[in-house]
Amino acid sequence: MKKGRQVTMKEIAKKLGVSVSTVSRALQDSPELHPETKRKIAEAAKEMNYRPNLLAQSLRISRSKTLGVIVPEITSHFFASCISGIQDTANTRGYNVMICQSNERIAQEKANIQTLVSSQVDGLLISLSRETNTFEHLHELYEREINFVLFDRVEEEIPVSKVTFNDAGGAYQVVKHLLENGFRRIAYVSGPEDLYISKKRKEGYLRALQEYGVEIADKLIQITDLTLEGNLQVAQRILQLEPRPEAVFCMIDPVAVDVLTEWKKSGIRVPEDIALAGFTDNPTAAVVEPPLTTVSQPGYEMGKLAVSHLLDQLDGQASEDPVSIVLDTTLVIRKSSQHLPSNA
Amino acid sequence: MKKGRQVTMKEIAKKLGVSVSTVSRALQDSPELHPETKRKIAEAAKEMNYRPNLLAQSLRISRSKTLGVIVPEITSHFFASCISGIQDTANTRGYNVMICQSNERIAQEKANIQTLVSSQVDGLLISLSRETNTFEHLHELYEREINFVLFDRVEEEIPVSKVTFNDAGGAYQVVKHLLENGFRRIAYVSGPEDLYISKKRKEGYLRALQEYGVEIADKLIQITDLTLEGNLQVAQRILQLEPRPEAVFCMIDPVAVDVLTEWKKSGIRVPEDIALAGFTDNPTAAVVEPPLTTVSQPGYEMGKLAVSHLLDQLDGQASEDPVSIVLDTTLVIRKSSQHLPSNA
DNA sequence: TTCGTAATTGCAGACGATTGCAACAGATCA
DNA sequence: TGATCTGTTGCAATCGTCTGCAATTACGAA
Repeated sequence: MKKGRQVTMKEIAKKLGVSVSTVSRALQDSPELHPETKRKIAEAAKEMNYRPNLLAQSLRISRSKTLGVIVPEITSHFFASCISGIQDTANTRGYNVMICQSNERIAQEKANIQTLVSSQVDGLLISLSRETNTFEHLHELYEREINFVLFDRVEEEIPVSKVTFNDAGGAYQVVKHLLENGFRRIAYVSGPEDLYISKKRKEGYLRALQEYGVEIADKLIQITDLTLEGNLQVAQRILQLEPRPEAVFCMIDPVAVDVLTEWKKSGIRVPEDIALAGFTDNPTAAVVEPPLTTVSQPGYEMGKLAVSHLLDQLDGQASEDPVSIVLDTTLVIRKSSQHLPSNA
Repeated sequence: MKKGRQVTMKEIAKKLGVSVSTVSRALQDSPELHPETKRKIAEAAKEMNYRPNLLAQSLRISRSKTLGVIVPEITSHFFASCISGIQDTANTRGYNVMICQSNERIAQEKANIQTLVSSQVDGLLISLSRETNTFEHLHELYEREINFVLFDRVEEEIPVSKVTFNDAGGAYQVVKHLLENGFRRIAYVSGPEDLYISKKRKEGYLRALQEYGVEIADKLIQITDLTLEGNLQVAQRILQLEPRPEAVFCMIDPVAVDVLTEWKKSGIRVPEDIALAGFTDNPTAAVVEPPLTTVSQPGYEMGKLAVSHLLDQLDGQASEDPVSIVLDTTLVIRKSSQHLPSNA
């Protein structure tokens, strides 16, 4: 293994026959140093390729200028966008970012928190795993007075700032769009019921139906475990409902894409036989055939906002009181919902 | 701003009236301590919620147990997969990971390297940006004896270990597949010509044509700047070629998807009018209509391998001599290439 | 010549954890 | 009784950087 030893101030000091403190002050361009001394030190530092040791600096000032991020999955395009927004904003404000993924498991989520806390991050940005249904680990963070912000997958009981999308509103938008197109028997394909977004999007679905005076049928709410098999089963179950739904709203795009694929195999045409809509506006939504009507939620913006708020808190620019930032979604109408039902 | 001060060994020591060194030894379960003392300290540490300060540990042993990763873009599914593989493997081997994105810009890439080096990472995993055509920053890393491994987007002149796909081989596979289906006028849509993958995939393309005794025509090699506009222009340019190509191989899937979309608008049918193939096997490739024939390159595996090799080097388990690891790709045949040309 | 003052620079301690060595107590043996 | 040993604990230095305070020098003024 290579040594890779870094040049330190001590070495510069020795080479120039001055003290370490003088070197430190010179590199900070302190006004109380003799200009000539500063010049020589700056020159030597450059020549020797000196780079400050952030570890030592952080230890000294007890601030690492590093943030921790925990997301369920990096490979999800939505979370990747969030991370990208977090990164860009954090970097421009002088912070580094350590990213972890929980792989949708609460045990991993807890382990990630431990690691990041030990690494002395100045704050955390967390999006909860699917498995997370107990919250002691978050309460512990709160009690230890470690700054953190929840985003997208949040738990409302925790008294910290949260950044979410108007999930209920987005679902309402898309279901209303289906209703306006004349569809009445509209099914909702939900993820596991204890998921935050399952609940919120169901709220919007129900509200739209009620507003249009459409009776709510339990059979029209189908639950998938979000695995490929689960999604395909739901696709088949929907086809077997009597009478068959005229339109289906899936909680997230990947479910809609799986359902669409399965229906195609069975010879069902979208939107002619059944209309379909999703949520998230993944890149796939635009390129499937037919293109999928969905609700766009800008992950990059969410990341930016979440990290900005966290940094404002750290800098004391934001109040300590938790706030809830709710981002609006945009309905994206594509072909998959664009067909008048036969009874229209 | 909240304090968030962590409990230190000093505080445990004060509470129990022992010295800091005793606390340190107790928490390491040192055999030379009195069992009762150890018990009391362990108890207090647990009660006070003590967590070791990784910064201090790292400073002392001059090893941060942290790796740096630089990718062009996190939101690309392929790189997200690589990161995921890197993360999982690094974590199981006791390392943390700091991720940066260069956003395809060399200036950002250099800045990322500086930050990560200052952060005292034990090693780096780098995939070069599109803009990167000079390599002083990498040579500097090498001369400073900082361990790093290049993956996917590499520069062959740098004497460090590299992990790549058999890009030429993959391109050869897919072009050979087109040739076997009877296509002869096969176009290649390349990215900027100085890109590593542009060159390598062209190699495979040319080799397959030569092997089948097909004349190579310059007009059949089209260059896109990989922007949406560039891709659409190439799509149109191909349609205007006389005679029109029978099949098109695009350097990466996103280009193929853009081309496909543009052709659909012009009423061109794939594969009936022109066959199409891509490279990467992005999630979109499977869901476009028609599904896209492509070459699958497992990013997760690449990440795993790259980080394993780097850690082996760090641990002294691998030789210091650079190695070149080449991963095989898999041809994924889908509908977009499945049509016999009219002259077959 | 002596003093005061300003301009430079160095010393030492701190951040938190670790570790070689010294110190101390009690026990054992001669 | 004194020497030696063993078991247990503390001291002090270290990693690299920063900073309050002290020290040193030079210079001009009285």
